[in-house]
Amino acid sequence: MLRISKLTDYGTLIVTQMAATPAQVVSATELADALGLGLATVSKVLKALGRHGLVLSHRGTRGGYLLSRPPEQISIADIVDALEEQPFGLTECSAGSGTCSLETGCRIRGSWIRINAVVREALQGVSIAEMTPPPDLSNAPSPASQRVSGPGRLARNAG
Amino acid sequence: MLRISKLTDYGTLIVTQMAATPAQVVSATELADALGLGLATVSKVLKALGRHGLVLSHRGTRGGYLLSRPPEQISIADIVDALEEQPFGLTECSAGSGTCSLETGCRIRGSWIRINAVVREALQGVSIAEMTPPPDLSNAPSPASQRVSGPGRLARNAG
DNA sequence: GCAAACTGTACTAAATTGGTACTGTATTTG
DNA sequence: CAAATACAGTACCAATTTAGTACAGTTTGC
Ligand code: FES
Ligand code: FES
Repeated sequence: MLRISKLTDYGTLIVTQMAATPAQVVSATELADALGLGLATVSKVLKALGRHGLVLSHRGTRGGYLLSRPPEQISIADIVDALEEQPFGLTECSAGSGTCSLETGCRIRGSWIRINAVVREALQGVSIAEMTPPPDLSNAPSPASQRVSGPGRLARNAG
Repeated sequence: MLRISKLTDYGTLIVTQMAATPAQVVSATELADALGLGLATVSKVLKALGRHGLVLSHRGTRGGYLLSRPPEQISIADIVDALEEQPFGLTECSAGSGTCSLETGCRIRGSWIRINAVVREALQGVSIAEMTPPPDLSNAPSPASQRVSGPGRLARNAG
């Protein structure tokens, strides 16, 4: 359907939320609460992000997660890579080798690989820092607007 | 998974195949045979392409389909639009309105809409004519290489 | 009238995704 | 050291989406 998965979407939401207070440890519970998502779901996403080095985790009583890099250096493509296990590519054939018996002769495969590259660049060109304006006003509750009732992607939960 | 659906993929394959002999009526059976796909599947794709005006159909004994435009004027985006019923957009929130309760206040939505536009341009910038070299050698069986055993995307069928 | 070929719908099975539960481990705190 | 907190990892089930096919109908050409 040419969509990123919801988990990936949550990833962008979570990282964006974390970018509001960079270099600060936030627990999965806090993030889940702030975004209106289930704790288990948020944990799943954070774990994947951690495996790919986008966030650092800290266990224990006052543990939590924090971004491993400044938001300017985290792109949408990074998050996609972390949360979609399969290799990047709009078609099965162009995502890797071995799937298609006609790889050597097929010419549309080359075209798809080119298309993939352009799409990927688009995702790489957008950083998390660009997703929301920088929090100049440290007092203004900039992410609070997201705390009202949770994102609509969760309409099911919100019932 | 950030993939187009297989049906859409078949669409590109079918239209590319038809572009090899433009302005010529080809039956769904012939296309299915040439590409190693099931007839019902090919019919389903062609019907959708017809509904969106990409191919013209002709019923009856010697009927079939033909491209409604020269291959240069058919883009990958056209095929995606025809075969993915849902509106274009990488995330649910950015594909349309009404899905999310935070639309008005949400700032990452704007970013996603921008990303969508770039991705869409990438798909619009590639025409079917670019997918394979133009058939200068009318004798050379350029599409024949695809007739060997069917695309690997169908490994299940071929197995 | 018969056969070829498209039209349209409906259904079933498979694959993927989404969400959650449960058990384990590390760290802080007192 | 014990208790509480929070991450780690796995495994599982439900919901959704996709893929493929079947079937009954209609149009056209011979
Ligand atoms: S690489 Fe699979 S059909 Fe071209
Ligand atoms: S528009 Fe849905 S979370 Fe932003």
